[in-house]
Amino acid sequence: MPTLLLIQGPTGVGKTELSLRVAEHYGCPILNCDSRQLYRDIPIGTAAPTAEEQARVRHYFVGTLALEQDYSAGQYERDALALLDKLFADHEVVVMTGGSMLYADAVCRGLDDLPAIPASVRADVQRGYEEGGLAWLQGEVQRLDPDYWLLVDQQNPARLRHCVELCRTTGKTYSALRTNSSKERPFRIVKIGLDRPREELYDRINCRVLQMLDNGFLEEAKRVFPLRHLNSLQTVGYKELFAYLDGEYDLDRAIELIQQNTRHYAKRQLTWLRRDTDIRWLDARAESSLSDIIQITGNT
RNA sequence: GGUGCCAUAGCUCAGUUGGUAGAGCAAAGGACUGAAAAUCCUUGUGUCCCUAGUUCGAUUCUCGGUGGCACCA
Repeated sequence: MPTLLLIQGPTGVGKTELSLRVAEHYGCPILNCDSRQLYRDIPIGTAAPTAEEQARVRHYFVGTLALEQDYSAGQYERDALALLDKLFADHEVVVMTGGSMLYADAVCRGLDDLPAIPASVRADVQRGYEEGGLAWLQGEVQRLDPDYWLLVDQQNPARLRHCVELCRTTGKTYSALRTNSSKERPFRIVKIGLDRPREELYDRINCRVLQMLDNGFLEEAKRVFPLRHLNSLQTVGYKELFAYLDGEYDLDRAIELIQQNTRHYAKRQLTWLRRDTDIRWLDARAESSLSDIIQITGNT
């Protein structure tokens, strides 16, 4: 059975370089699993693989979407599985790397089969929320799906909204549509987690933000500024630079906030990864990471 | 050199009419099923600058010291 070699870890930990070396060793491509690197026109702020890196190893799903395109974890699951099916014809191993854990889980375990939400339903629910606030969403979930109400994070508008949208679209309850099961995949999955001491990780993040600015991050943000409302640009770095361009604060403050929000993001990624007991953790500082991965992949 | 003000959580500060203290931010932990770099939840013991005095009791009042800021020379 072919192997999907998934390399995960918080942003800035060093996934990119190690993944390149692993892929070079296996002579295999890299499948990007980062929800923002999927979009083109924002390579600097998303730390997307550079032209040189892409010359070293064939990459998939980097810069393939226009910023205006809607996309989702469910779409990614379908796209990635279809691509893997083709790639495994020629490769025993394919490397997947990126920081979007929901996307990775969608590929590894699968999401439930849920319908797309029609734009009209989405707009109706959005309007209800804007007019009635969180209380309106809470009331709708209690009425439409009392079982889910007991499970859900009741203060979280994103969760409540999704439930209301699904109930209205399907006429069923969201809780009934959730199967809580993992799908079988026609390939083996090896999960590697990369980590390093927190202080060091944060130093790297802070430095990388400054480097992005040297590389033209601000100019990139100015170019996409007119599209700022798009979901693809609800992204750490762009949000803060847009606010700076609006005159909300100065550039130094924007930089501080980008660094801080990137640190918060890294922390959330680690929280997600910690509960996944399938992950084999490696120290990102270790010289032996490549050989460790080869050994784990060979033996598991 | 003189005078005044300040010294409390990693930071900015509030407060205790004397009974050992609390906000914001930072930070840490957690959740997560199609917008996920999104969205949301939880967590505050710190020689209250140091020494001595008054007091049953001082972070709070008094003397002195140290450091910072301001003004005057």
